[in-house]
Amino acid sequence: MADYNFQEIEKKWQSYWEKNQIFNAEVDQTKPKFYSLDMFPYPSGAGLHVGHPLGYIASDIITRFKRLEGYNVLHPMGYDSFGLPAEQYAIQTGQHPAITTEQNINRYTEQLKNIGFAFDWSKEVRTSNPDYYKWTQWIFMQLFNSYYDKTDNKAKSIASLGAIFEKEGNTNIQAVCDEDTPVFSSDDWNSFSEKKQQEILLQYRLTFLAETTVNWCAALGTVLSNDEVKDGFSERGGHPVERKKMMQWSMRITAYAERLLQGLEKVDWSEPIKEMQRNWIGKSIGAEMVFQIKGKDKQIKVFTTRIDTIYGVTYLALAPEHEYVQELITDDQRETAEAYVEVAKNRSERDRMSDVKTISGAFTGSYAINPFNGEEIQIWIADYVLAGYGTGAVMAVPAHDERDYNFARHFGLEVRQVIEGSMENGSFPGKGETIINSGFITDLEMKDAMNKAIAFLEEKKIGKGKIQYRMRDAIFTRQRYWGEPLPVFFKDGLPYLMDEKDLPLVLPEVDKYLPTEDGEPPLGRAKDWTYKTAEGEFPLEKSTMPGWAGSSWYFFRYMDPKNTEKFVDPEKEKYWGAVNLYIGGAEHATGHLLYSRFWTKFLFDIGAVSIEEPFQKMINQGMIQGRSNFVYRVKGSNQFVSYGLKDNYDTSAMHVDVNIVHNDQLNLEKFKSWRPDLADAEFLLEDGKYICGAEVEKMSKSKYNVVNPDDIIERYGADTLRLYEMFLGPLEQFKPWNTNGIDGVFKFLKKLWKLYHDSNGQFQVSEEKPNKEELKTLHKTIKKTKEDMDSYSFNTSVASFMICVNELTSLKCNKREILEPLTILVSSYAPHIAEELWSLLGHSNSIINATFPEFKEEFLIENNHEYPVSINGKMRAKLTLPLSLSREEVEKAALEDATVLKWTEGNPPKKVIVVPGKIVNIVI
RNA sequence: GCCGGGAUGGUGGAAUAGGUAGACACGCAAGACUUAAAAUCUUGUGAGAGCAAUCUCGUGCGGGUUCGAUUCCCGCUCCUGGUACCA
Repeated sequence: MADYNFQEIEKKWQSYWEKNQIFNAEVDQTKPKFYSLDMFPYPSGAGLHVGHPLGYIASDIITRFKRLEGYNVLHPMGYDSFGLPAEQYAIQTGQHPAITTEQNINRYTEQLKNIGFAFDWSKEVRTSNPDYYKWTQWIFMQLFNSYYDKTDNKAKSIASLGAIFEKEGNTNIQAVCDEDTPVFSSDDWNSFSEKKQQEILLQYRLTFLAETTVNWCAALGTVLSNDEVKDGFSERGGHPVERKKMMQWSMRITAYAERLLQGLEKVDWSEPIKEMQRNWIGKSIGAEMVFQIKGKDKQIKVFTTRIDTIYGVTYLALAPEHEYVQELITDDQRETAEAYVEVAKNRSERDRMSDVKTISGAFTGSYAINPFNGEEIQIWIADYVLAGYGTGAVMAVPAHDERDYNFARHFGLEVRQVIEGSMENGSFPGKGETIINSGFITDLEMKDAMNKAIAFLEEKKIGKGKIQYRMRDAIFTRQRYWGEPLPVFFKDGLPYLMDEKDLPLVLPEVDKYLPTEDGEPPLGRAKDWTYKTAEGEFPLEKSTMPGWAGSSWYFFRYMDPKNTEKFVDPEKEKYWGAVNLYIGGAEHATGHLLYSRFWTKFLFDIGAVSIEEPFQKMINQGMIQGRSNFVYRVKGSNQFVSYGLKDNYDTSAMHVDVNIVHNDQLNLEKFKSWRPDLADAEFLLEDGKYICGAEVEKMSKSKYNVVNPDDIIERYGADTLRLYEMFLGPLEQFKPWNTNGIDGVFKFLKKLWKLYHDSNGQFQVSEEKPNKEELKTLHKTIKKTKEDMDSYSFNTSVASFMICVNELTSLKCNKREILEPLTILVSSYAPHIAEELWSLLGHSNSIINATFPEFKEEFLIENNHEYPVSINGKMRAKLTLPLSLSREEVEKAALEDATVLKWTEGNPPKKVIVVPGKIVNIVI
């Protein structure tokens, strides 16, 4: 083979890897393990674009490197294959989503294989596969059968909870449950009907049915997420959306709030991602207390983080959705208050929150009593109070809370200062100053005042200290077809689990993928969607699981994907354990990454897995943006002006397919055949070229800036694509895709190839011993490669390979002792060419089984150093001196240098700084 | 508003226990090879002045610390990601 024939080489080695199962990873107790994971993709119809593989390439490099270091590496890939686009397509075409999904997966797999990833394809999982979702359903069942014990801080079986209720009721048990769970004794419990008992247990289960407010779109027959709703109308179609209460399954993730927060300390993730999770969980420490309503036997419960300002409360504010709102409105306020509630309720939460400046509210006409001073205060309705957080009611302290202040000023309510300080700039939080005008907590500081106030609450039995989390329980059902069915049937209106042996509950066939005429989910169309037991036939749950169900545990299934007995074999799980390196986008910070941690902690609690945190180290790769190219058409003609000349004409810019542009130069022939209307296009060129304009935008079909990796591979090969994506810049950084520099890495591979070949293209390496210079070049590169690998700095590694090859080329070095280690260094990045060279070097085994070369400091030791000599901090001269010289000797040599003498003009310098082995700075 | 990340040549980027700013690559220019093109190779390339040696300026802006600042500190501007009336 004469030239670097990447097409032949890449096909050859890809089939070699597949045939010999080079990347299959099985448990091997004699080797240390490394689990390298990519966030698995949703197989969309558009196929992979050049941005997708960025993270995969990085993890692949690490995978191959760890193999060279002797690790047993698990590096799997699979598909998150339930999802809306396939369902949407099914609704439009009537084609079963499983068929589209299968086609898309095949396309993805083919594209991924073309890039030469070291994936163990035998471990592939697909979340929409019944063999897989059987276990998603199984995990759901375990959650249903568990409650959260706050004393031991872990999930326990619901059966053991029933036993406790039988013995002592629920008065002593510390367990996470619904707010409105009744208190009962053992006698009560034992006298309850089976139905009643089940109802109560449901209030404790980690997955449970509850009424939830959702965005319901009647026209589309489905529930929409917050970002699918715009100003009360559906984003798609513009149909009206109403806030509606619906029975939905939820996951009691809030039970794990504290552990999810604490666990962040143990993982090596970027600080921003951890911070996002912390904010999402939103822990606040405060107190909960009740205010008596004047003239009624009812109380309003509030949560506050500033109980120390209790004497500054001048009104209470309720969310428009608060359950007491209707009965608190007095007749003289009825008209305005009810109108207000009506308007406020129908604004979506998102609308209400994005419109912070408008202050609105209405007085109910009722009063509450502050238990600390017996004062009567007005009860208002205000939409700045959210129904979903805390108790849906706040005690307003205008003097020390900005929102309360704005509200009070707007409606002319009293502002009463209870903390020392100036009110000149409106409200102030005053966390360090002394409390004033506050009865028995006057003169105290915040902390002491809080403790005393809480003691008062507890003594009077009207409140207590409380920790509140912003995070809410996660809704777990979707009124969709293409998702996992829930293994639940209904008897007497209550949910029961199917028998485990009847799993998986397979998705039924339906005639259409739309909701039924009477608004039931698509599964309502299925025939015989019932569960048969000895007692009879019962209807099955018609909703399906959300997208995050399958992705919350897939990293365990990869370890043992074909197991039919268990979701993962405990021995395998113990061996592979937590993911050592997880690479994926930061957009999953509060979704997938939180849910996966939650399920892992739960599975840990029930003894199903050995780890509590699934992802030890995580890197979030930056998105690759599109770089669009433009041509400039002279208005009203078919004439196109090159970028530099466009200002001389009246032109309009037009997107042009980036695939017919190279280095911003338009390929005129391809342009003419791009679209029929351009066949007779004329061009005004500069220097004989048509130069296009460019702009960074999102990569999308409509902007003609999508680059398919297949095209790059066809033209330059997978190794070039891999190197180039890494060479583009730091992994975490957002950057536009731009093929302008791709020739550089392609040339590098050709130069590398040439090192091993003579001028006739014949493979030829020398057995001669390398000299000092050659060894230095090699070991410098070994050192840099290893360091870069440890800091995930892939772009600089590629640069160091280039330097190495450039140096060896000038040294005309083709010695085996240099080239062999070099091949190994490069093999993680450009595996195909490395395998080929490795086999040409006479090895019969895959290069991935080689050993990473050992770095030897001795080859880098220098005798001399080229000292930069600065005058007043500016480099003016260079001086090569032996490193053995003392500080004084260096100074003397520097002062005698001709250039330095010119600057000092013979005068003694004010100061001379010598850092041996580094620099000399002379101050004059 | 709050919390992150960032700003370096024509372009992607490199360099921070403070120590030669611009590695590597693209692009561009000149040259070699060729009938020619492609490919390949050589040289140059931050800006300005100068025939040149060389000098001045230069890492978003304004200050500061230091013998020395892209790097540390203070105050801004712009871009970007997340999040949001959280009581």
